[in-house]
Amino acid sequence: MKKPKEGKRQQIIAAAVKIFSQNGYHNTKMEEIAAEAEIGKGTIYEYFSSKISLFQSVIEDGLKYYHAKFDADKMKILPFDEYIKVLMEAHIKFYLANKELTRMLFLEKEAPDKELLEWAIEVHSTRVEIIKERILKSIERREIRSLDPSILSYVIQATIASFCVPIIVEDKSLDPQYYAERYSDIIMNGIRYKEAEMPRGGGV
Amino acid sequence: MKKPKEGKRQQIIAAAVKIFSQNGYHNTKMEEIAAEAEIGKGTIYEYFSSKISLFQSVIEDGLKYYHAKFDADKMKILPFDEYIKVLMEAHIKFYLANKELTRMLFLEKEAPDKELLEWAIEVHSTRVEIIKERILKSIERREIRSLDPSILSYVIQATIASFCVPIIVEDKSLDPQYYAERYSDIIMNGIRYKEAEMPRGGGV
Amino acid sequence: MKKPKEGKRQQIIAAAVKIFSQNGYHNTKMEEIAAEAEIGKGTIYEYFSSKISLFQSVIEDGLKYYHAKFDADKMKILPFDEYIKVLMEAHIKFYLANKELTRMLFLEKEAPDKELLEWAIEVHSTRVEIIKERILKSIERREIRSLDPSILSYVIQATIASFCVPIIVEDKSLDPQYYAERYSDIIMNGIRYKEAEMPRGGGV
Amino acid sequence: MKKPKEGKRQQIIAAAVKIFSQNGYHNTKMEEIAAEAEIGKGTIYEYFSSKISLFQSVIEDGLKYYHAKFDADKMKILPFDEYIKVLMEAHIKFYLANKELTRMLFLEKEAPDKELLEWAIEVHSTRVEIIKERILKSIERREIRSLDPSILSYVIQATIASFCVPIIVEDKSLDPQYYAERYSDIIMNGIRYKEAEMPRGGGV
DNA sequence: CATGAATGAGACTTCATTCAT
DNA sequence: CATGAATGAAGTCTCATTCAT
Repeated sequence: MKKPKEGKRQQIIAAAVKIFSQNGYHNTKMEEIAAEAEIGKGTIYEYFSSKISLFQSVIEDGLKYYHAKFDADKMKILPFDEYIKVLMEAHIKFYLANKELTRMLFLEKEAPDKELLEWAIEVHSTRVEIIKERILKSIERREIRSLDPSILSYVIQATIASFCVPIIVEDKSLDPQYYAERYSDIIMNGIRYKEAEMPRGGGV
Repeated sequence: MKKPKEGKRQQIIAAAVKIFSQNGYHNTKMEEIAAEAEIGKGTIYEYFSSKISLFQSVIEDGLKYYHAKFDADKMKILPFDEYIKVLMEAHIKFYLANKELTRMLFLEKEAPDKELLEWAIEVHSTRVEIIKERILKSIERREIRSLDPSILSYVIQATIASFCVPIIVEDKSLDPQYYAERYSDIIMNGIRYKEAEMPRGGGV
Repeated sequence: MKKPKEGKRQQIIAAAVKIFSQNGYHNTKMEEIAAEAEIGKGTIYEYFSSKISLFQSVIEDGLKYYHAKFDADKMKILPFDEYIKVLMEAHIKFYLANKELTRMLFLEKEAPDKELLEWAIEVHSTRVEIIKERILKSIERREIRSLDPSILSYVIQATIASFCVPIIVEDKSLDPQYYAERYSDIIMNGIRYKEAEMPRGGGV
Repeated sequence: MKKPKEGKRQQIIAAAVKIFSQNGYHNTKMEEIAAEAEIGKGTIYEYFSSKISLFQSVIEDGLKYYHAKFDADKMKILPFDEYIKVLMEAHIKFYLANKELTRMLFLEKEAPDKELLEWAIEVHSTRVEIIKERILKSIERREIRSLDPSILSYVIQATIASFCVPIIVEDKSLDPQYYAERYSDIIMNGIRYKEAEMPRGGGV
């Protein structure tokens, strides 16, 4: 049943994601990961040079997987309101499907060293930048009104992240489509009361 | 000059906030806190029974201070758009004025034990509930349109929190008034382009 | 109510006997003794230079008190069977009247350092020697038959000590006269069954 | 050659007996035991969960070994005078052969916690009870005269224990047979001088 | 004299990492 | 390659002792 080389690396990563996400970096023992992966403690060191290195690999792997899911090209052609709706729906789906990984990425602040923390900040900046560019383009296209792109980028970024809380903390199971529509509606149309308000959202 | 018991407690708390916020719970040694407070290692144990207990006290003290700043009564009379603008502005000011404390509260997820984590979740829930109630009242008053209050509450909560990132991570110095205005404008009016768009910048 | 100089020394000794006998040397904190004596922690150091020194003083004081009770002169004139009966009875009475002190002296083996242990051994040797001399004299006087005095001395010493166990450990309340009579009967007459056995209870 | 798990446990126990018996529980450092066992400090914790747990294991192991030596069945058939002689001889031999263990068991009063102390008392009671039963049977059989069995049991128990003193404290080397005969002679026949006294014991 | 806040040496214990098998 | 017994650096916490008040 023992899988060959690359399989074992993945086996360890999977075990590490589970245990790290449950207990955090410092409360996780190498032995626990080994037990979860059903291998010997020493074997981990055949694949990862240290605990911190394993943690980094887990995060990197996770983000690689995350980014693979959101390869922005197919979204580029969408109009902005569709774009953020799809972005949000995709994120909710991702969070629901990868709770453990999400928990890890979300709690990545418990960064065990400066280097990793800086790297995490950089990753975050990149995401903000990508959204900012899209915003600029959409303003040009008159899809959205002229706004400070930094602020809007933060708002969108934060709103997407806010889905995590009910999912990973309260362990709720959100309906991706419903929530994506509500959220993007708020962002696109605002919340101010309008006299001749039409029945909102729903069936598009 | 010796024996200002309460003074020394605060001295320790202050040192702990600084070191914990810099290094996180697990990377902080009691000795470092003692050095920062310019006292002996053992002295900390005269005031706090353990490292975890010190951490909890620091968080509790911080939140007490935080809540004292946002005693909601004075905000209640404001119309909703003013309400979130003031809320936002106050938070940015607080973040800027208390970077270290904010860093701690924001990273409180690195909770070193389950009990503290649960308590942190509860605190978060309370904040969400308060905003939710305000939302319900504002819908009744037709200040804002009829929306799922949970969702809106999450969005507001998350967005306010998101302004921590540039401040505590990137160490930027945001202009509270400017950002609060932009932010409340987005939330209130949405971002969609409108033909006859008025010059933005809220009703000020 | 504060007593003058010498009174406070005794106050500390009394508190120390109580706490040491309850918890043993290493499980006793100077603070506990201070609390029991209703004085400040630092005050103990006005009268005793260190914890170990206090312990030694307590033992010395206790033994001085013990020896004062057994000033052997008045026993010298007694015949041997009376001598051990009186010795035994006096010891049981002493144990009952001074349970805490007895507990300390009996557990003095938890000697916190070599020096004190050696001194305790010496004290024990002295007691054995005194009994041995009495034995030699009694053999000369044909009160008792010719026996190895060392052995007999150990037997007597150990048996007297053995009555500590029910008193200080099981907290029983022995009848001194009854036990002393039975005990001396055993030592004097042996336990072997004799055909024409006289009703037992010594020659009284 | 590596991995004889049970062997290493014994190695640690042996080292612990030596160091504990020399220095007592509180004056023994885990590092010393490790050094004596020629292993690393952490290795002890692979076999024993804590210092107190190691101490308990040492005592338990020692008593198990002790009781194995005195499985009373073979002694039951002996007449009482033979019984106590054999009992004493066996004990002296055991004490001489296991000085360090004896020192530990004898000083077990330095019990580091209440639980262990209570257990020690119980063990002691059991030993006293066993002797008491033998006494009752011997009185029935008219091997010994009618005596208070509690007192006699204490006397015998104490006498046996008294051998420890010269052996473990003064480090003397007693001749087991000689001393057992002398002691049992005292117990059986008493010490009172008798006119027609026969030359006692000795050369047999 | 009396005090108790402050101190820091020192002990236990954990756990990432190594390496002989 | 795989293992897990062994290791020891490092961190938390205790408590006898000091000394400024």
